[in-house]
Amino acid sequence: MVSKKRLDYGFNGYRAPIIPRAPRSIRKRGPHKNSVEDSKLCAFELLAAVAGKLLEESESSVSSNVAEGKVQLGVCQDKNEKGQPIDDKTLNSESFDHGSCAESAFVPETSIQEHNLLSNFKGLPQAENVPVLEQISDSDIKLEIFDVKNADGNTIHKLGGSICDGDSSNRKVECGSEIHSEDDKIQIGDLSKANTFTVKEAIEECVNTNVLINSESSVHLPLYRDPIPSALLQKHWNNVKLGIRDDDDNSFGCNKSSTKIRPVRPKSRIGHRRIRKMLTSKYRKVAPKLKDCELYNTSEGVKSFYRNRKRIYTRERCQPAPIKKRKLSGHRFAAAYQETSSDAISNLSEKATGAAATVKSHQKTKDPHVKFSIKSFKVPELYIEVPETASVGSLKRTVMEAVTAILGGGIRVGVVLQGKKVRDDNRSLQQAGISPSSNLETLGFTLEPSFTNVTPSMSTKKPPLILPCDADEQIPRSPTTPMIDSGISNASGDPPLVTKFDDDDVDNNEIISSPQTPTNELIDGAVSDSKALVPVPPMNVDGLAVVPVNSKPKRSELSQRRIRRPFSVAEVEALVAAVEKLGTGRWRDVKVGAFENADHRTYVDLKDKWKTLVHTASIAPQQRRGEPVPQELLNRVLSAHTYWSQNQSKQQGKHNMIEALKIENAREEIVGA
DNA sequence: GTTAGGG
DNA sequence: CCCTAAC
Repeated sequence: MVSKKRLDYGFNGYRAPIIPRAPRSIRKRGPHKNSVEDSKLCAFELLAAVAGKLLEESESSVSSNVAEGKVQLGVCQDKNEKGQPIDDKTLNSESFDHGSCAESAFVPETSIQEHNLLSNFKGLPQAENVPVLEQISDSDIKLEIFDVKNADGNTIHKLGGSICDGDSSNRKVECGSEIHSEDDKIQIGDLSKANTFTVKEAIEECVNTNVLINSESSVHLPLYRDPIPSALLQKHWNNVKLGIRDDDDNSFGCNKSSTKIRPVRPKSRIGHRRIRKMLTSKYRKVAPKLKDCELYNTSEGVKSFYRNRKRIYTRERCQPAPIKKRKLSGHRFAAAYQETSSDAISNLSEKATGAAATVKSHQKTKDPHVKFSIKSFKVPELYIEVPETASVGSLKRTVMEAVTAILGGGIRVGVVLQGKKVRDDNRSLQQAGISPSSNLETLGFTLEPSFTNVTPSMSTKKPPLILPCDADEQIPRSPTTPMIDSGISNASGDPPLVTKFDDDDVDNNEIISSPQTPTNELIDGAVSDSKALVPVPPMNVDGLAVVPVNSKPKRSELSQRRIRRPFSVAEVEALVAAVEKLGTGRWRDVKVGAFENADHRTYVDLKDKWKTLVHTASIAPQQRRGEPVPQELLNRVLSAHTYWSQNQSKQQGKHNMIEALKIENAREEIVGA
């Protein structure tokens, strides 16, 4: 029942394409066998015990299924239980719909066996198992059966399991065993075999990773089961191989992870480079103790690491995101980046939604009311990672960010009955099967994002974005508006938004600033960045973040990448004008002279923009992207560029020039107003 | 702190 | 837009 690959990757957001993989027999097993440890043994014991129990119970069913060849390896079958195709809408809503999708995703016998597991787990009688159970009582225990096809094309049932210790060491043990079908009998692989086989495959396939053995009645459902239409997936050409590479310690199996959470992630050269780069640069100052190897082991979210320097993610992630291959070309870089962060947001939101509650039925009489006692909602696990050197306050803020991010987007409650999502809000409880007489032990509630979904037809791989993971740069974006560098921006600067300035600001700005900037600022901040539905003055923009923390425009101590703010035509014009006057190589002066009030434009930005402008001007119009810059401006860019590259005399009475610029700007502004 | 240039 | 080196 490799039913479906879980294709979200938490922060990193990229859904991996489905990649044909070599037959299992060809692939390497990975080094996990080297790192057998106590906990792992426990896991094996447990696994073996459970498996044995399981097989007792389900032998017939499994074998029959094997015989019938029912099960097949594959991605999500996109069918519900009745075998109906799921239409787009349904499909889409499944993204956030854990229960029913799970139902649909799994071949029935899996569920049966899971149930067997669940029901039998507590009943494991062997004394030897007791300590094991105790030992892992606080752990997440995951067991699953899934079918894979071996090299011969035969379906093999495999049992995989994992134990995730909740303790600080974050040790994770995963192992697995095969269930062979021989002569109508099922055998479970022996432990030694289990030793070499890991659940890697299981995890790779993302099979029902989160079916937990739960002695309580609470429903704990996988948080994310998103059937990604393959067509959509195809778009992600840039895949890194799904799953885990076998050539290093980063493999999945039973190796001990470092003290850091280690969502496994394929590595890439880019990632390494990034990491190394960070080590040699700023990040090193923050966490000087980090070593390369540790980072490698933690090689999750290279990108998010890189970008956020802190990570918040839920445990439910099954798979690491393939690292977005960003360097398509110099230009695409930014765009790709954007996509990534967008996805990151959405993924967090999706992942942060699961929650379960226990429900009790208080039923004695024939009272037609069903009484629920929701003891608690289970908050999805959030993993947060901050540098060792981060302050406690910073940690708190980070946690706050995470929590607020979940709540900030609004949440809604979902109802899950017997593992299946009750979707129809109009049905009566009775119709839905929720009645005092029914077994309310199987009823649960989930917390989900309040937003529903985007239509898949939008050809966007970006689900709605709402829940940001990092305050500053992500929250402001509109949930339904994927951020693009389009030119929603400002070219003309129509509305009199300036009036929203405080009087003081107006006074100051109007006189010394360049004509365009103030207006552009407003529009830019308000519209193109979708920071607010209602345009607001730029100085407030940064404070509009849903998450209250880190409201300052300055990046937090964990330093995030600044939000991308494409230059408007007006800005370009101002820049060109300034450079024409001041020449290149005096970016400070350009800044002061023409962008003094554009706080988000540093002289480095201006310099960079000029660089790109020169490049843009020298390429064919067809190759340009983003908001088109008028050719006239580009011509000026080129001429100015050539002029100033020849005239090295960059010392033309600069102060006078700056003043002249300012005055000129002020005049234009007045005239324009 | 600026500038220049690679990424 | 980030990062560094060089100044």
